[in-house]
Amino acid sequence: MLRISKLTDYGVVLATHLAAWPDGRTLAVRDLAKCTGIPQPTASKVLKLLGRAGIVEAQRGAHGGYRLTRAPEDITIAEVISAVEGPIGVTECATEVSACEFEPKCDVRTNWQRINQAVQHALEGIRLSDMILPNRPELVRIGRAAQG
Amino acid sequence: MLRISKLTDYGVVLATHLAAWPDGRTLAVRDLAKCTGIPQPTASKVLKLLGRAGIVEAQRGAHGGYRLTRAPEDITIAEVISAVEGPIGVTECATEVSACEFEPKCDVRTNWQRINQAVQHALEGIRLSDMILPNRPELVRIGRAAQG
DNA sequence: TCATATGGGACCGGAACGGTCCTCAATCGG
DNA sequence: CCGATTGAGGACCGTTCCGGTCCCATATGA
Repeated sequence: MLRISKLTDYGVVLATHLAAWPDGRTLAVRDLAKCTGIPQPTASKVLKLLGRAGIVEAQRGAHGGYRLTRAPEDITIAEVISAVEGPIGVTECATEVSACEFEPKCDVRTNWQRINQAVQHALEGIRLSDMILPNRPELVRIGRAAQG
Repeated sequence: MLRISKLTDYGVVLATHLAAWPDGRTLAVRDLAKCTGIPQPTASKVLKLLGRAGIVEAQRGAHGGYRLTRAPEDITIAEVISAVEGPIGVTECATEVSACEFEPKCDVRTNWQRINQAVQHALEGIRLSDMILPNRPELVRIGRAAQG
């Protein structure tokens, strides 16, 4: 199935971690890295991306750190993923000229938008608050079955 | 948003092309390549993958070619994508050991299954028959709006 | 029997991904 | 007011794999 880059994985993990943290308090990159097992410089890079997207905000200086800008219920997974992955879309909507002698209209690629929209909608349906524990066993089981 | 490899794009385009072809008749790789603008050897490689997944079948020898094994209504986009991309899942479900001193349970990664399932479900809802023309303008418009 | 057309690999250059490092800016404590 | 702490921003770089090509074996029809 669709592949996701490690950086994006990190983004979701870090955001979820912040979601399970009391409001107002900030978490330093060092602690976040230690918690998640992500290399500290890499975690820093991902958090910068989340910051630019307006998902997290930073408190600089001594005793600084990161915190979410909104409630976990108001942040969708789609937002987090596109913050790290970039707004490239599921396909680059290649517009190649191709003269087809069998079919008069070969622009199947425009229909990629349909797939794009379906995935986008699915990811917008999952919020950060859905990701923080506890793992619902039944859902996990279904997910594993669908994968194998 | 989620990125998809070019090979996977080719897979959907080729499968869609075959879907818009009369039953029983086979299409040679050369013609498919010319139709879609995909380099012929690459198209061949993708079609081999689709063949292994049981989506298309080949007629070898002179006047051979490819055709779908089933009706376009019975083939989902999820099937086509995983045929090319491999069954890697949206994440590799990394099982890293990470001792967290703040949270007792840091295994946010298990919840990736939820995302995985959502995307899988969305892609299973789109069939090959939905991809063959004509482009419904309203859907295309929504898709573009969601992207930008 | 030969031309045609796919099956199944090996092979390779280039782009990206993942990770590291350095310097500057902002904030807090003393 | 000064220095320690911590994030911002960017440059840099090795490795991976993606996309494309090629070769040979196999199957089929004329």
